[in-house]
Amino acid sequence: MQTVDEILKIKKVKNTAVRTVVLRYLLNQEKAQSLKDIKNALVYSDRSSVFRTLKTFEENKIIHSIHDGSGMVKYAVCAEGCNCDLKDLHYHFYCNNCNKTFCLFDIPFQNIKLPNNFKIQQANMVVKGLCNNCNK
Amino acid sequence: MQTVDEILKIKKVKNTAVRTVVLRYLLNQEKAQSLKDIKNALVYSDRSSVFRTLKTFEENKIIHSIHDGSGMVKYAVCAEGCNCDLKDLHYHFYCNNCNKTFCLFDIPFQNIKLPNNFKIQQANMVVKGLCNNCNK
DNA sequence: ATAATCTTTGCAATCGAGTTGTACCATAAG
DNA sequence: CTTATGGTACAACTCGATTGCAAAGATTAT
Repeated sequence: MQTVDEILKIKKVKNTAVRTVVLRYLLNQEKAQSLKDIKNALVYSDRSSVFRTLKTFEENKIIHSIHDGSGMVKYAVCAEGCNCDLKDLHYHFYCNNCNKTFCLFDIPFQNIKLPNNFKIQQANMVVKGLCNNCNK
Repeated sequence: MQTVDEILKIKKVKNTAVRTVVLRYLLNQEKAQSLKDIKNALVYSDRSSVFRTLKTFEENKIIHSIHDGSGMVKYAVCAEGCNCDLKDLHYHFYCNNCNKTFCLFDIPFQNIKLPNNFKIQQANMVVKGLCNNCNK
């Protein structure tokens, strides 16, 4: 796995204190995290600083955001080599029980045939149900 | 197309003034509508009344909600015979330019193979890009 | 090295969608 | 007629997202 420094360098984003801790935290998570999750995990940090950091990361394709319907936008680190192009689209799974959101990197994204003259640019695909932990 | 009265009767929801106008309005729309859209279209009506009406409609599977990432939940009338089961899942298309959201009823929903022991219950699938009107 | 400039950060305030409490009213039930 | 039930309107509130601003820090020019 790439380090914080490597990622920031590749994506040409200046390394700062807040960016380092936020990205390091996100790299260590299996699930996508909300602003609140991150703020709570990094007790000493400021909400708006984290917010702006996430915006910066998203603009520079270090992370992607997921609208899972929970009311809070969640963020996850992009896979290595991701450019947030169509080829990088993937499904997400939201667990109705534990409220966690997973990136399903392993499930191929099927090209759906849109109506005439519609053009796909991005997608927000969220499958909801019970995750392996909660489906018992 | 079914009438307002027929739908309310089939879904066993009492017919009232607000319900009639909200459902009639939704039936006449091609695109999914936000609470704000509906409120603005029905100038004489109250936001919270429309809100509770939408909740009632959703609980009774008259309409379904879509989280398209625009920041506002949108609502669209369910297709005839819809029970909001897995078989009724469908894709949505959000236009980045005109901010309209379409139900893509004609595109088959592909069963995606989830990781072991994950169970699908619902889905919120939103493809984003340019609609036929804006893709010029 | 110092000054000027730009960027990042922290704090407080604001915005807006969603939601809820409450009182009033119409209708249905007794 | 009286009471119970459910729907509606209005106002207020919650909370995630976002912004304004000034201080602190980093970078560049002199």
